Amino acid sequence: MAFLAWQESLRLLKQGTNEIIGEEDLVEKLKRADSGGPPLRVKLGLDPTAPDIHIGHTVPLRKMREFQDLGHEAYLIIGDFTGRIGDPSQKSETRKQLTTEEVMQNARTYQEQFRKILDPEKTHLVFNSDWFSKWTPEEFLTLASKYTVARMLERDDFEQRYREGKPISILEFFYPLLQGYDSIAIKADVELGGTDQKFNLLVGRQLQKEYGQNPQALIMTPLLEGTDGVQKMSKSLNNYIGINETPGEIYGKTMSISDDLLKSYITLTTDLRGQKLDQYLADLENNKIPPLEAKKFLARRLVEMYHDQEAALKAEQEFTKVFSRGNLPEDIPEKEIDGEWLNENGEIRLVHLLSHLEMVNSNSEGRRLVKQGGVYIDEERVEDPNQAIKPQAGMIVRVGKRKFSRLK
RNA sequence: GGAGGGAUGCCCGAGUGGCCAAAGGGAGCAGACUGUAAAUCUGCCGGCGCACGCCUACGAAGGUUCAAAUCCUUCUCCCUCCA
Repeated sequence: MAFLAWQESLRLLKQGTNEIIGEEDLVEKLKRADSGGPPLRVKLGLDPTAPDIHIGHTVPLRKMREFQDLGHEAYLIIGDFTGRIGDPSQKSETRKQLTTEEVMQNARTYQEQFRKILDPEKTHLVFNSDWFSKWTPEEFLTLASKYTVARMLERDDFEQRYREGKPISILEFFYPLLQGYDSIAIKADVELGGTDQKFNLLVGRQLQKEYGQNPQALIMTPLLEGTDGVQKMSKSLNNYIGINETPGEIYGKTMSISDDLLKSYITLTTDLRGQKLDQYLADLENNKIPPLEAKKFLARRLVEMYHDQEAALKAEQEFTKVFSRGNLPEDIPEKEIDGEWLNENGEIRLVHLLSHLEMVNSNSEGRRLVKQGGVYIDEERVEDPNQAIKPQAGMIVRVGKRKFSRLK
């Protein structure tokens, strides 16, 4: 395909980014591609431990897609080599060691999910064990010799931990080096990553120079806040919206984000680009578009992107029905009541009903919820946790706003 | 090898013999309100056949004490400094 004029490409690529390092290099590379050179090789490193992609991951992936749409090639690097070793420090997010099978399994699920975002024709999935597992100790030492401790300590995170007397393992020093070497292995022209990857990306750039390659340009995308609006989106914090989730989940979780998050979500996670995006943000700013409407738009868009339009409409209708109007949802999971749980009168105490239906995690929790007025049977609030209930087919038990069960 | 410091509930972080199931914040949950699962406000936020009863709990195992997250011993892991 024909490349866009490089100026135009550059403008597009810069949108929604946080920082670009080596912009001159990027311009050079774009120009070269523009005048008939080979497409750029754009690198993105992936964590081999997280098989579920959430919309936070999609931020750099979407940027990658833009590159692809401009005719360039994506190189996704799975850091399986480092993943197999495991990271001994960073207690906060203890990385566990992965077996080869696990890595392969994760890679497969990745690939399925990528199809929703990237152009498979222009996507190369690469494992860094391909080269590192063949390395001799000497080669590792050579790599290590290219960098100094002082430069390593330039990284905020290291510097801070060093100052505070927190542990930094030598292995952690190797991570940026190895990740940086990946750029050399695939001859990357550009590397994408979140702002938290800045240091690692820079190491890649510097190492490329050491090894006599053209340094890659770095494009850093902002980190997406999680649905809690406090921490960055991550699976372990359970504040994420996964692209494999059901339309209802995606829609609902989106509606639950704080209004303050709207702008960043719209710019970073939707395919609204260029002038349209600028216009939309402006309208949002001066209240031409009320936040509620914007959030519905966002929620609909996200469902459309990862499912389809029909699903989006349905999700919206469901949402309005259940949460705005307080009606019962379309699909209520059916649950069976085991006869053993009932007493001789065919009754069961409310708290036990709730825990048997797995609608609460413990009897105590059930008790609390009932006392707080969060439990309803056939849409009628029940107030006594010990109340005897005679289960009947079709009876609807509701806990809070979101949990429903229909008895068989 | 030596000296010192630390490990607390989902996370951060107080607490140095009883008033501690453990302050405070965050997250989460419920309710009210709002035609948002937003914001705000209120409450909850170990378990148990549960209105002040019992059990489990402050890195692990023992011990002292009427009484321990808090004192002692050993152990595990971590950090700092000296060498």
